[in-house]
Amino acid sequence: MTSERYNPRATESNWQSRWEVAKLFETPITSDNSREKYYVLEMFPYPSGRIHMGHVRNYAMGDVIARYKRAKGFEVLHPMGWDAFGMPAENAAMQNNAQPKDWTYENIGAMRQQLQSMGFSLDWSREFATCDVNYYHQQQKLFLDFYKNDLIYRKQSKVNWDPVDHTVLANEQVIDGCGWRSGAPVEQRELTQWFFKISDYSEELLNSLDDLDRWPDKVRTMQRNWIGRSEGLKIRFEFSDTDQATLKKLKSENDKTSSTLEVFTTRPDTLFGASFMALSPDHGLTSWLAKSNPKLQDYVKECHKLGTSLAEIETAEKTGFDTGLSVKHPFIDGKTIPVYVANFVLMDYGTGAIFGCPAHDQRDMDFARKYGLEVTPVVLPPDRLEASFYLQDEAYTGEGSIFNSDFLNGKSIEDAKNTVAEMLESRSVDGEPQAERQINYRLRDWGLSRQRYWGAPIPFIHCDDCGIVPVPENDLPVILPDNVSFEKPGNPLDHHPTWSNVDCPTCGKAARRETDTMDTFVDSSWYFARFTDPTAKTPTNRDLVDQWLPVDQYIGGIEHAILHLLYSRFFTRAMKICGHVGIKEPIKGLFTQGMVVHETYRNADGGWVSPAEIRIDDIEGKRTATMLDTNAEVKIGNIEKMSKSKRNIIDPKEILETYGADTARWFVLSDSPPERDVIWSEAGVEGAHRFVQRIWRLVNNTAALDAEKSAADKAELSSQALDVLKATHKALAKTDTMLGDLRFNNAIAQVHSIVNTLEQHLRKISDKTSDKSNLLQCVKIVIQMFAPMMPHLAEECWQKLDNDHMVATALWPEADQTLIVENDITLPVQINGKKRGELTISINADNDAVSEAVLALDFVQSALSGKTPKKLIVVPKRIVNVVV
RNA sequence: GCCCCCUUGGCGAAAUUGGUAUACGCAGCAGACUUAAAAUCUGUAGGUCGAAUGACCGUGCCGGUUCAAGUCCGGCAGGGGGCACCA
Repeated sequence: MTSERYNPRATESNWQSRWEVAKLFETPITSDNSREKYYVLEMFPYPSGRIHMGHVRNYAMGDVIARYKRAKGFEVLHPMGWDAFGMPAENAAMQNNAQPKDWTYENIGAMRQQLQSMGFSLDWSREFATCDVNYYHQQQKLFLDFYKNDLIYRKQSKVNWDPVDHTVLANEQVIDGCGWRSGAPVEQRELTQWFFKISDYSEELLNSLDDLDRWPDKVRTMQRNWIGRSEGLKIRFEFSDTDQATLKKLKSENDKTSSTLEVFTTRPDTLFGASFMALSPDHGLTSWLAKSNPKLQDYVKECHKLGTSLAEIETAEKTGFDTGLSVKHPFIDGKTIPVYVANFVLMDYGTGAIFGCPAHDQRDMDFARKYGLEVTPVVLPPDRLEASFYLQDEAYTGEGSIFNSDFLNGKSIEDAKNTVAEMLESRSVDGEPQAERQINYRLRDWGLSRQRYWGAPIPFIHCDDCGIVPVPENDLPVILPDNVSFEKPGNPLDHHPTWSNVDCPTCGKAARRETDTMDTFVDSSWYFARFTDPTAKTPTNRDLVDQWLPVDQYIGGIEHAILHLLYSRFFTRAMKICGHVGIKEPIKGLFTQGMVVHETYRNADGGWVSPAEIRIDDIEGKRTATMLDTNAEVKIGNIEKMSKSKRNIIDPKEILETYGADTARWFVLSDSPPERDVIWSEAGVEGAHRFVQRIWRLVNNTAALDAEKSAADKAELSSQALDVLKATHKALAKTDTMLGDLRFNNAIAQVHSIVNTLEQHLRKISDKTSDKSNLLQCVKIVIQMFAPMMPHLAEECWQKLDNDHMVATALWPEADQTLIVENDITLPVQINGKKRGELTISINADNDAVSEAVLALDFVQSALSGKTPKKLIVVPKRIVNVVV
């Protein structure tokens, strides 16, 4: 028996370089259809400078899949790159007086080295960074193609302005009214911006979600909600006759818009409950009216002061301003409805105006109570028999039948909606139908302009005479200047002395480059396509991109459920329109992994303390923490996501140095299911490391048996050895399905279990030659079972058992079905649904034979005490239940 | 407010379609080896009652469907996440 310990530091780098020399993980850039393809991709990292535990977990999962699929005979593509543009590089540049480019490429170098030391089977020959000129050159071509195909436009709009980062943010990047990076409250500004027409694809992006059956439901639900489809009716309300006259004077005699007010509603069935109309403060009509009404002007100003932060919206009171105007009720002759301006009506949803039905909308109810407006219930809840007044201050939004509504009375909500729609559609106001059915989406167009330096330049030129002119394709790439100054706030490209000076490509006169750069989410919206041929002279190589896409398995954090994953889906559609890809959905299988979390610690002053500074003692299950240097008591706090601010970070670098990559990989994959958070604990890592050593001992002790290399004849095995062989094949079959289903924790449990069995067998193994060579075969199978998770240890073990090739190139062993199927089966026997015993019987026994055997069992006989059972349920190969 | 998810031993968790609840691991306890410790190995382990064979209870709580429920249905509680003046 050997006591030699496995030393990961010595072996891991050795195997990494042997894999590299053999180019095992490089997928040739050629069209090869001889084997089934499998594209595994993990969300590429931002090059912050060092990897964190989240990366370790993310890339460990991807690597297990890549290695497993290779072993299964697939042609695997598993590339890596860098999401390298963005604010942090500029911030670092400002602090360290360096250039973002230098900082970024230095970080990439450091992180590449760290990833390589984890032993991930990545194809580094395809590596690129989004800040490589070669990459953003192709992205600029895409941009011009999108422009030609009417997928991009410019417009002046109110934008989310981050006052700290001095840039515009997309709606998706505003979290609780604050910038997603800076955390500063976002301001509203009017700017001319570039937009992608993602909203044209609302319906398409929504419907296709149904087909993404290998995506988590959670992500699909989030995207559905984000797109936010709602069906309703656009209704034109006529102003009362006197108001029409007033409005005509105010606007112009021929302006048709002066006679009607358009609103969007999803509840036309409640039209008889309408008691007010409300305009957005930004509505065109509001502006017209404000011109001659100083009080309204003040009110509008007041509304604009209101911020967009969560707290402000929640506490903000619903207020309104009576315009004095009124509209005619479409179904009640002589009834008019007052028109207000209200602070809660948004201009960029629907028509910017609503009708309020207080009885069936809480917000309208609050408004009506405040301004003393009538509240007419029109939906009778199912449990009410009469139309007695049932509302206090709470709106009723449930099911029911319509009442108080003339010809709609007695109809269901759905019928009433249709009836109202049909009637108003066939009526005409000013030569147009009084209503149209309309579908509205919450999804807005994607504003992509960023007033920052470190991003892909938008390839356009502003000419005083020709307007906005695309940079001719031959003049691409528009390269970012290398030396920029961050002394002034704002966009360094604006302050660059020469960069923006350029001649207009159309007229030749002096003109200016667009200094806005692209949102970094543009960069990450198509990188998966570029990996299929990163050297192509066009954005994609159609042969290769069509061969490899869609990504078969994509893995990343849930935080990208909307932003990156929705943008990528849009981008792929846009690329298809321009002929750069043949598919619409880029990601076939998506997996969102959980976070790596850790306990938090605080000292007596409440300051956060890092795990490296303390000692944990566990006395009879009671855990205490003390400072290493002062022995002061430390309070153990909640388990939270590893973060700098809470100081509960474990640096992968230190774990790698102490335990090696395999231990770290094994630990992050074991115990917790991959979609759930994993709690990092010192005890857990040590446990993983102990298991590494156990395997090493098992392999060494097996090698010491000097067994025959060839497989033993099953007939010559002792019964114990045959049982071990069967157990090994059963474990192999289970591990196989579990790895295929990404249930890494369950696969690991199988490996643990079979290693226990083999260890015990080894301790009392017979002297039979056949038994020894049988054990050797079993150990080899086990090595292959854990090889995707712990590839270095697997190679070392594999070599110890004198294999002449690397385990990384070995094909997955097939489980022998004849060893898995048993002759006998043990069925639990229940009496009245409670397990009272077991029955072991031939697996081929039919239901009658099983029934007969069960009724003959002693405990069944005594339970029956001579009577016949009321019922006897035999579920083949599962269970027997005797109902007495 | 709306939508979605989760809740199983001391802890992380397993239980493929409704069919033996708690596999596997962590921590614990007892023991072996050792001068000792570490390392390693063996045993033990849901709760209550019982000397014991065993009995009863048990998957957040209440109820239902079923021969059979962690799993399905209805209601409730707790925790987490997403969206949010979206008409």
